[in-house]
Amino acid sequence: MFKKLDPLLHSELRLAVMSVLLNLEEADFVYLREATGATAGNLSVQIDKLASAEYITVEKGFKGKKPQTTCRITETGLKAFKDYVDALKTYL
Amino acid sequence: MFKKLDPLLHSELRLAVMSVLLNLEEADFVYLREATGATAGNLSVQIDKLASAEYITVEKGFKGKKPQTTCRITETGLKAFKDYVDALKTYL
DNA sequence: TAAACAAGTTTATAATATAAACCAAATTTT
DNA sequence: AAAATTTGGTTTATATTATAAACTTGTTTA
Repeated sequence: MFKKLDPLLHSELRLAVMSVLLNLEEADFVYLREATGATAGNLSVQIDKLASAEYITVEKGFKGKKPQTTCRITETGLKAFKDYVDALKTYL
Repeated sequence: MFKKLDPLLHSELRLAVMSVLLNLEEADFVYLREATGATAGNLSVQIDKLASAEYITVEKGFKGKKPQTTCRITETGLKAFKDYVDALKTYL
């Protein structure tokens, strides 16, 4: 009947992050913060969770002298997102 | 950009309950428990929350000698569900 | 009549989300 | 050039949530 919703994606902010990365394939921390309207603290935590599950990769470098964290979606993340959407459809 | 997701609906079990009631306009506790696969305790709590928000009505009666709890979706609930779906679309 | 069952509810616990507080380096202000 | 502010985050504390386990009340069944 109802498919299980991946709890990692069934979260407003993590879903938003994935959604941005789905369309962009690369976005840095500041961009994600502005695009989602999240606080930096919250975003930091949720990025970590997505990275731990390997739904995204996180690359830390510098842009000039400022630190820059770049995120990209992985194949695993893409599949999880698609599965999540499929599961959601059973509810809508 | 991303619309806010109503936290009352952004919950696997509550969404499932609303989904059932959307198609049925009336379902009792046992039916909901079986349709959603939830435990009775969890279902009881989530039904209360939906009822407190007046997304559903709850009517307690008896079927023969057994208690029977009948749930129906309200107009408010219907609107909230539609809004939730609209909001979700901004993420997908 | 005692044990098992049905239909829920209440309570305890674990997990989650989120903001507030913090940190280090760079930049700007005085 | 010191002090204050800003930038780009991270860590920690707290409040909320979800969920299962335990419990209750009444009913069958053995």
